[in-house]
Amino acid sequence: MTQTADSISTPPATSDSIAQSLSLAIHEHRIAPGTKLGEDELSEIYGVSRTVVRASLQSLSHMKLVDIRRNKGASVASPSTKEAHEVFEARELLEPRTARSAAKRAQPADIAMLERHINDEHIALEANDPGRALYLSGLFHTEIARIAQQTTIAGFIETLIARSSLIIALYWRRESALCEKHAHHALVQALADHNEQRAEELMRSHLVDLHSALDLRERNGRTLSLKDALSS
Amino acid sequence: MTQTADSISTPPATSDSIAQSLSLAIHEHRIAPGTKLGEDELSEIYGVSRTVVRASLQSLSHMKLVDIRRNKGASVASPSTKEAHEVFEARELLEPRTARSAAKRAQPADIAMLERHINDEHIALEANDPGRALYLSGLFHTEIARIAQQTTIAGFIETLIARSSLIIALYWRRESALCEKHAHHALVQALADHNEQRAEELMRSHLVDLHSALDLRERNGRTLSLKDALSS
DNA sequence: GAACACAAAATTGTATACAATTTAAGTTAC
DNA sequence: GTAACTTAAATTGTATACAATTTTGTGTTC
Repeated sequence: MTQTADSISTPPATSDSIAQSLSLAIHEHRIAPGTKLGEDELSEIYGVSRTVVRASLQSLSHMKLVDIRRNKGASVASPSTKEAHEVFEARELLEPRTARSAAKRAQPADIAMLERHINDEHIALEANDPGRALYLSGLFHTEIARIAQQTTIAGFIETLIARSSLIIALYWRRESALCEKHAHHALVQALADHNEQRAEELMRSHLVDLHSALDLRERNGRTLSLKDALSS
Repeated sequence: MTQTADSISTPPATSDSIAQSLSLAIHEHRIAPGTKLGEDELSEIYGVSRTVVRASLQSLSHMKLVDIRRNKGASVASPSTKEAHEVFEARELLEPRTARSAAKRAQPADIAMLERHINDEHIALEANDPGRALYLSGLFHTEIARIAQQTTIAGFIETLIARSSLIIALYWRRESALCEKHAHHALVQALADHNEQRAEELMRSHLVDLHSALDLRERNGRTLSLKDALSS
């Protein structure tokens, strides 16, 4: 909500910039899962025709961030519990190995950047902007994949992380505080030490922690506020 | 080439059907890497407007099967040696684990389907249609991912296999015969026996074989016939 | 008041029209 | 003959117009 004006400012929005803007908004939980994304609405917001808006939406649908159903239009995806499990299982398969590669290749500049990300995340949390903090937390994982210099796998991880933010929006348990700070710090230390085994193991346990902090029992998704709206 | 008429037949082509048709043609090596894919040309072939053709091309570009460069249009991707390594490294990370899951879950009907695929591949080879055989060989891998019931990972594998067919078109060494038949048969046997460890190991060594059958030394891609055209 | 039928509005799908950019050809100069 | 410049053709990018579908609202009937 803070930077919406940026999105519609002077330089004419391109298909990619719109997709990125929407992706960020979804990632930061400014748009909830299930929200309808009307083409006219978006083309008005971004100041372009529906043609380019459609291209953006199609792009986002390819990474499963939005659902497009024929003649029904686009809405922010709302992954099922099954999908949620799959996404985290995929992350548990990909990311530990990637963290190992990153530990092998990490340069001082990379470590500095990761520490800056952790710091930014902390600042966002203090500023009471949990959405932004979540986004930065995801960026941390994306950066590690980039450091590993495996562009292809990094691309997969990037989409998995984006989808994770939808899953967290739907299934995160309030009870479990997101005290990932220690985990991320320990990971950076392992990367700085080029301790491959430890980096892989830390990443694995970190992801298992995240996965288990979700409430993925059947029919428990905080869906489109059916009962919430009724009680309010 | 055989079924081109199908693509332009009575039911009006949709964006998805065009993407699938092009994907198949690329996979079967009927269209070479680097080939320009003009929008007017395609819209004429499929009998639709450029609007829907563009959607198809964008979809294919998301899975890195075609390159879209702004104001330059779309052409069939031609992956670099670096990209080729990355794709096979990703497969070596994803597919063995997936084969293990498939061994756990394989039903008799699944085994029968895999055997049918192997048979079809054999038939295609005898009919002197190596492109079709290559496609069916890829389908074999895709099916295993499907049997593993990990839709998300299966999606990744699917795109990796499609990209592999481009890589094979560019970097396959003639010398090494593609005698995968034994490998695939042994894999099916392991799946039928629910022998997870063996399935994982067979898949891994099979992929390593494929990877090493590529000639990925620098500047060795059979690119757009610079010298070929000069000598002819 | 509930259920159905029908009409109007809104939304998406596709084609076409026009603008911007690249590519190719042709021309001139050296 | 080659290089550089100019102009014309072709191709892509974007907006708009129209067709098809869904959604919404209204009125009728029971």
